[in-house]
Amino acid sequence: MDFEKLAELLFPDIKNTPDYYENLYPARELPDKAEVTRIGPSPTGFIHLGNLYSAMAGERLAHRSGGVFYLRIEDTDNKRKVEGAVESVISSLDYFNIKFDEGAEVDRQAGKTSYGPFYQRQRAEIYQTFVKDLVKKGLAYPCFCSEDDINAIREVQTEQKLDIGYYGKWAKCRDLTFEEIESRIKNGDPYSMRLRSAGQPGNTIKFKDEIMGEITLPENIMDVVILKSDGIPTYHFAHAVDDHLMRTTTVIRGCEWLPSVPTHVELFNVLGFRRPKYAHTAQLMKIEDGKKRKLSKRKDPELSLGYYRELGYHPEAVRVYLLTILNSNFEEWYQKNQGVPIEEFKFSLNKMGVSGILFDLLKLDDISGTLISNMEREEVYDYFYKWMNEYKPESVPVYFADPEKMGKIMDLCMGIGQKRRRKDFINCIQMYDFLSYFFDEIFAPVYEFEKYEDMTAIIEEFKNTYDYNDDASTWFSKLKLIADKFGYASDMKAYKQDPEGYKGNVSHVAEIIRVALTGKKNTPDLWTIMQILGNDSCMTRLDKALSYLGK
RNA sequence: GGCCCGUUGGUCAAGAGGUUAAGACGCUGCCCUUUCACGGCGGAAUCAUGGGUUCAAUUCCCGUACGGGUCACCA
Repeated sequence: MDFEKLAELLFPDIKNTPDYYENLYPARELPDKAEVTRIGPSPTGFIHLGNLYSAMAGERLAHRSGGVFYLRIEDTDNKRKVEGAVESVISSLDYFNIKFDEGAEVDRQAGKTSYGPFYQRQRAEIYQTFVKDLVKKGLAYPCFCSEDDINAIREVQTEQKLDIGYYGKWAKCRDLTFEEIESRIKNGDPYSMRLRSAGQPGNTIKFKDEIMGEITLPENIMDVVILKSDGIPTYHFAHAVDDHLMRTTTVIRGCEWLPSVPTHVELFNVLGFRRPKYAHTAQLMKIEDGKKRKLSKRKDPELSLGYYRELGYHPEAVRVYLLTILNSNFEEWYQKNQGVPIEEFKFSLNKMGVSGILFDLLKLDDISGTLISNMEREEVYDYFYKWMNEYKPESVPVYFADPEKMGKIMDLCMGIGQKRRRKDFINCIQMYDFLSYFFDEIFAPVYEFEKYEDMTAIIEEFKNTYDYNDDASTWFSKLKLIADKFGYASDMKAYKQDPEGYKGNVSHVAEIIRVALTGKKNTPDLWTIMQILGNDSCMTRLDKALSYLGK
């Protein structure tokens, strides 16, 4: 067979040679140990936490080493394309502060070499150039098998318990004659391009994964499709060509790709490319019915990044959480280096876990609460304000009618000006709910009353003795008086020595008043809350509680 | 089913041939306390399983179980 002739028949319009692209995209001029990494989402939906997990690893690796992190849109699958997905990916990455240096939608600054285009569909000619070259070398061939043909092969293979796939004697199109090919092409028959694999059954390949360690896998023996019938490459081929031409040094991707490494290795070999390092990341899991399972885009809203955005988790909290599951030594570092930008943490791939990680929302909440409690009030205010405008615009006039009031509320809930900060805030939706009792317009308490004796009388007594002008200590003294009057211990120590001797203690009395005023058992300092609410509002609320209890 | 990866408290996990098997979240007890918090000090709770190798194994090897991934002209 004259492969040169075949190559011209197959790709008459391709005039360039691989050398042209090798020169067009020269090796990057970067410091010695600089890593070039990328995130390659396919625009088939929305970017999710797993993507972000890998993206952060790549971003950290690149930027820690003085390298480059870029975004490549892997849009080779036209059928599954989703409108707006690219925008959503970019906006999500931006929201979570994952900065890339090159890639789709990023203007290549003057003087900077561009390794684009970064949309794979726009690189069709590049891939075809390399395929044409493979054809010339007898390493790739056209395949006219239809989906039905492939299915038929699979059926027989399944029945005979053989390896499933297009290989060896099953590769029917492997040895078509030039004449056959020519006539079928003239006939307009669709065809894909396949790799002529040189792999042998029984052989294995060894490689070192940066996360998983040494791995042995069977050598690839499949004549995999490298160019689909629409002339667009499959993931495998695009990966080899792009990561080589874009000079990626480390490929970070989910471990679902591990089994296809042999295919990729053969592709790199056959193309004469040097292989990048591989780092396959663990999967994010969730627990359901007592069983761990992979988080699924479909079933698990917590996988979507939009979920955290809608709930108003501060992006930094999500980053910190991700980093703590990304690198086991991060958490300790983070605690010891309060206030130090997390970018300074020495991230490393070999500290990444290898088995599936169960996503822990509770831990996220803890991280988030701590993070917010350490922020400046203005920052929290602005952050909450922005979120409210986006997700609860109808409530903005209520919450932010009086910025000064909101400022006071925030100071109170964050413990600003106190010896210690509070951790009342976790995310915006929770803040939205948590703060609702501060506003008469929307105050609709679901009273969290416990059963205590004389509640009605205590509230009445409190109402009768309350004076808005009392300072905090006077206010509390009165509370103690009420406690004594109704047989509740005003002195905690006394109460503890003889709990049976009392109906309760001051904290119970305070709780009754607290619930009466706010509906909730957990609120910051009550005296301050009453100062913020104002006398009239407090009185109205006490009456409301009384009538509730009277029922 | 074939191939691959994995399994340390409820969760994230450190760890090494000999340790009282770190730490964090959660749970919980106590202390502090002018209420709620915050904070401090404790506690319960873990090496999947069976065989080897070894003076010694949770750590190394083999099997089993369980979990996960993958076997497309999807990525």
